[in-house]
Amino acid sequence: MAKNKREIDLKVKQEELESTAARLFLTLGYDGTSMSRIARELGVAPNTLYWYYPSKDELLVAVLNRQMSATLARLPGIAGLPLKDKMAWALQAFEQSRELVTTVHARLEQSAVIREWHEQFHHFVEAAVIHTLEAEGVAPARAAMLATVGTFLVEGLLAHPHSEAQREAILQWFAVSALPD
Amino acid sequence: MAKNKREIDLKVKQEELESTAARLFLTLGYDGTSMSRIARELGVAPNTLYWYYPSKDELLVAVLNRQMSATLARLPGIAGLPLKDKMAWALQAFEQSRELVTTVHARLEQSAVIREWHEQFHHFVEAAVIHTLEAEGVAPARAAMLATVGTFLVEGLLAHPHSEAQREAILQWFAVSALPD
DNA sequence: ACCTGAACACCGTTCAAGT
DNA sequence: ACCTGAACACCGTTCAAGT
Repeated sequence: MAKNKREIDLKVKQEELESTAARLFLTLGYDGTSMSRIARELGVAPNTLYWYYPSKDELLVAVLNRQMSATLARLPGIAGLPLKDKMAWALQAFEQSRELVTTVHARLEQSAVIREWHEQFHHFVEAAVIHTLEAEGVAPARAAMLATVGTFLVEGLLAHPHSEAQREAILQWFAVSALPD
Repeated sequence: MAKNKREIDLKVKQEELESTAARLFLTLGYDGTSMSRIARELGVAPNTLYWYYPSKDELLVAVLNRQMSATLARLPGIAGLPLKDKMAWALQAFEQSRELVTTVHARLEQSAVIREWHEQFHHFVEAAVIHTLEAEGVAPARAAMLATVGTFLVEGLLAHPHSEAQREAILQWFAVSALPD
C-alpha cells in the first residue's frame, strides 16, 4: 500500500518540475522558455531535466496532462448545464492555457509526441460533446459533425481576441442552430 | 515610365528570394527552414538575406503577401458562386499554404510584424465574407457574427485532418444555418 | 538513481569589412 | 548598393563522469 520512498520522491520532483514548467510556458510561451531557464528556476543544471523527460516536447506533454486532469476534475460539476453554458465553461477552462493550445497546434508538424497527444485529446473532447448532443436528442451522425464544428468554434475563440458580446452571440447561435427545437 | 536598372534588379532578386523561401517554408516548415538553408539554396552567404529583410519574420510576411496576392488574383472568378462553394474555394486556396497558416498563428505571440499582418488579413477576409452574406439578405450584425464563425470553420478545417465527407457536411450545415430561407 | 561540466551542432542576427 | 567572413549569444540535446 505505502509507496516506497524513492517513488514518492520522484513524484514530488516531477510535480515541482512540471508546475514550474507550466508557469513559465504560460508566462513566456513555449519558445520563450528555454530548458536552461526552467532549470535555473529549479536550481539545477540544464541537462538534469533530461533525466526526467527525454525532450522538451515530452515535458510539454506532461504539463498538458497535468492541466488536463485538473480541468477534468471539474467536469462533473457542469453535467446538468445546457449546451451553451457547457461550451462557455470549456472556453473559460482553456482560456488559462491559451498559450499552450496554440503551442500544441504549432508543434503538430514537428513532434510525433505532441501529435499523438493532440489526437487523443480531440477524440476525448469530441466524444464528450457527441454524448451531450445525443442526450439532447441530436441524431448520431449529425452529433458527430456538430461536435467537430463546436470544437472549431472553441478553438477559434481561443485563438482570436474577441469581445464578450461576440462570444455570447456565437455560442448562442451555435446552440440554437445545432439543437432540435 | 521605364524603371531604372537598379529597381528592376531588386524586384527580380526579391522575387527569387521569396519564391525560394516560400517553397522551403511549405516543404520543411518555418522552424524547419533556417535562414542558412534558404541562403545555401540561393548560393549566397546567410547574412546576405538580412540586406533584403530585417528579420526572418519579415521575410515570412513578404512570402505571405506573395501568396495572398496570387490568391486574390483568382477571386473575381468565384463572384457568382453560392456561399458554400465560395467557402470550399477558400479552403482549397489556403490548403496549399496550410503550413503557413499554422505558422502565422504560432508566431502571433512572438512577432509584432506577424500580428499586424494577421490582423489586417482577418479584417480583409471578414469584410469579404460579410459582403457576401449581406448580398444574400443577411442582416449586418448577424452577417458580422457569421463571418467570424465561417472563418473559424475554415481555420479549423485547415488545421485538422478530415475527410471530404466531413468537410462537405460542415460547409453544407453552415450555409443552411446561416442563410435566410 | 540522480546530477553535473563540458561539449556538439545548431539557430537568428550583427558588424566591420570588402567591392 | 550589395555581399561576405567572422563572431555573438543563444538553443535543445548528448555524453562521460561524478556521487
